[in-house]
Amino acid sequence: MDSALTGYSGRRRQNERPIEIIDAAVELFAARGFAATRLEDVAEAAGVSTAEIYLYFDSKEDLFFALVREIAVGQVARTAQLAESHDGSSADLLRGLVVTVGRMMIRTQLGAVLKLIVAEARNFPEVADFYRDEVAARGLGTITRVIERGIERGEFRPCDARTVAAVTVFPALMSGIWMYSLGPHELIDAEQVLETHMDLMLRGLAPGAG
Amino acid sequence: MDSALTGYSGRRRQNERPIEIIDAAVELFAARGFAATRLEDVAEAAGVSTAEIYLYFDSKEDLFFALVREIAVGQVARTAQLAESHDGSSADLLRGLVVTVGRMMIRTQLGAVLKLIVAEARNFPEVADFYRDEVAARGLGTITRVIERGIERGEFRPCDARTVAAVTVFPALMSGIWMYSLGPHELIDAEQVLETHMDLMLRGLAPGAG
Amino acid sequence: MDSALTGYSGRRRQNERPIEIIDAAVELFAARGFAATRLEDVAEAAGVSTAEIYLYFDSKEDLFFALVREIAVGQVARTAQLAESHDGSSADLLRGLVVTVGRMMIRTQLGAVLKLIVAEARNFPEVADFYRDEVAARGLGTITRVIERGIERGEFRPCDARTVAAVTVFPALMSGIWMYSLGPHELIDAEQVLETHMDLMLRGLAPGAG
Amino acid sequence: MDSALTGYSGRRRQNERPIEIIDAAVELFAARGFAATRLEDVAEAAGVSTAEIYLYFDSKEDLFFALVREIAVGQVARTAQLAESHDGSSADLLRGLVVTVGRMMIRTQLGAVLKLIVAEARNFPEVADFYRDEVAARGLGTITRVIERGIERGEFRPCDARTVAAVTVFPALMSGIWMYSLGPHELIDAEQVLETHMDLMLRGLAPGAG
DNA sequence: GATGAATGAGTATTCATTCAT
DNA sequence: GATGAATGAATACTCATTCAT
Repeated sequence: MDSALTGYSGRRRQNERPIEIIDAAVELFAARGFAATRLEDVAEAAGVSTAEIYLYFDSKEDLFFALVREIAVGQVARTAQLAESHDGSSADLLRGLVVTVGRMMIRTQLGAVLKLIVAEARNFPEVADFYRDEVAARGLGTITRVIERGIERGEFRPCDARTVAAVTVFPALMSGIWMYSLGPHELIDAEQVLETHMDLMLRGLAPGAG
Repeated sequence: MDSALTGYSGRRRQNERPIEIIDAAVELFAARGFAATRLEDVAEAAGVSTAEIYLYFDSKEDLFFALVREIAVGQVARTAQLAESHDGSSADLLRGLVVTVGRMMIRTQLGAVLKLIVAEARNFPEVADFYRDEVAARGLGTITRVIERGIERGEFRPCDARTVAAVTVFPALMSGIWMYSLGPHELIDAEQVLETHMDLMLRGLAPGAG
Repeated sequence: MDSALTGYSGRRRQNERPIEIIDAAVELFAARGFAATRLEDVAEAAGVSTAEIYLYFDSKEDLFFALVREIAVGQVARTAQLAESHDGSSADLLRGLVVTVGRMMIRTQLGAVLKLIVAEARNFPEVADFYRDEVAARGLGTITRVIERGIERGEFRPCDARTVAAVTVFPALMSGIWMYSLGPHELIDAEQVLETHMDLMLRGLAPGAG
Repeated sequence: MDSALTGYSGRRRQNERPIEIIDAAVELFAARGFAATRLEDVAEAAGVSTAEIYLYFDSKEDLFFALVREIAVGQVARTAQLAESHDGSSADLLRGLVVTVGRMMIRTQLGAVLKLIVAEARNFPEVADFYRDEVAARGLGTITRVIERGIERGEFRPCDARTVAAVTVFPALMSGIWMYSLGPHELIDAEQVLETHMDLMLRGLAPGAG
């Protein structure tokens, strides 16, 4: 996994093909799982021959690793960007951050990818490690810093920032997974859940007579 | 899915073997996914021959359905039981309920099963439907009623009970999935996350000047 | 095959069960072929448990041999009986004999058995040998003698009796096989074919100016 | 059965492999029966890997259907060709036709195929229907027309042409089946049987004082 | 650089056969 | 004597992977 999850592996990226293959693979791996997805289907979805996949990736597993890395890098960058481009109250920042992440989870591939990581983590420990360290930890770190800032400014009551950060994002993550797997359903309105969650959370965080 | 997910399928349950097979299958299916699990490994883990599995289940898929059903029924029953055997304040009841569910998610097979359902939902829509209707909806219903009771008694501020119920349990579910897939790690202390979540949640729900 | 195709194998025949099993097996083996027939189906058709078959027969193959022997013995006896119980003209005798055999082929299990023997002959050379020697040769011998008698009496023109015997019965055999496998159909009226065959045959055999 | 027994199935025939596989399959299926033949053996006999069979045929059953179709088409074409390329007396034509078919039955794969069809007809009704309609009916039609011509020309005595056609070919078919399954043996000289059959038959058909 | 053709290594499923009860 | 339970051995079919062209 070394070459696939860390650093660039020389070959890849010479043209657009690898990207197209990865895009097709994300969809299919996420929907069906790694083992249940046939490379032939990935190839068809990407509009290439099965053999061509092997021009860019050493194996099915290598494609999987490359895919995780590709997605993860983008995701982390986007989240950090979100946090920095703001200067309002910590509450507004936090709400904006989580609601945005939540919406991306629900509406974009993020839910699919998270579901894929979760589904394959036990089969590919390196992927779990990579994702936890490179994506989860960084994302959580970003949220944590926002909360710490809020505490410092007296906007939030004192608390364990990292734990609260987890509490803050878990519903967004769960919403993404839920929507992707069990699907949209009258049972739950994911966006409303996230809004309500932030309402209660921020009220709970507010300094006060509590 | 009729016979496997609903109603009893006649065979099965004559002796302990089916249970043992299901137990083994839950572990392996959850850890590796349905497609990546070899029936031979299930058999070995259950201490039977591969062929014997077919004495009790029509196919690998049938085993999967039976397993979901078996687990789900138990889970629903346990949760409802928890809610009824209590008469303290609604806050205590809610906290007890969620923390208990959360702990089960983290410590027992429940996290594994939820992860399995999530992972295979797109491959087996019947399973997704079954789980959503028979397990998720009922569990959510139980929580919803507790919150409604709290609102009626003036213990909670008025809100959309069902949405709040979802907000309440999502971190517990996510913790289960997280612990099962990405594993215990210094990054997150799941139990502490749940405690903190309930603290903030209940403070946010408390009626007051807000 | 020794014990099954020749002589009695001690065990069998103690009660009616073996007969019932054989009857069921003939039907199924003939219809589906030896390999494609499951012993479980034979057992069910015979109203016994699968394991019970092994009380009377050593193996599936042994059942097959026993079955062939049982049927063959009856068939030979019946044919010889037919030939002896007659004292009219050789033409009438021959016609009666062939038409009777033909009808049995078409209407009773004989077609099924012949089809079964034909189908399995290459898989079980002993069966082919046994059937050729014990059934075919004897049956052909019976017909041959009738023709020889006709020649001696001046009722038939001189010819190679054995070859003519074969010519005489082949359509009857083919009719049986045809009806059993390709089934009754407007294409061919088997009984009429046999009648016409005997008409032409006897006219061809008649001594005369030819 | 649509694609396999009727019409061309798109794939197949791009190179020689499918033909070689079919040739190998005919031999083995005919000798052992469909169920008793392992695809691995077919592959070995054809000099390919088992998996390659699946490049050209969807399943073992599909291979069987394709094989029947391939053989049948050839057989029908050859028989019709025989009948047309003749202008002698109807008796000579009929004799030539039947003896030629008979020899092919005895000496080529035709006996094997007929035996195979007979053996598997009950397991594959579509095959039986196809063979009856596309091969048997056409072949019988060809013979029937020859006899009708003979009757019109006054070479044969009036009779039911179709029934006589069946009478005419049945020994040839039975000879083929017999030789293929019970094998050549002193008991019967198949060629002599066919010659004698035609002698008697034609004498019986001859118009005259009879 | 692309790919059709080819296959080794697997896996779910079946079934004749055994044997403890 | 009868049989339900159990399984070893087989076999159709799949798919990631290779490679000659």
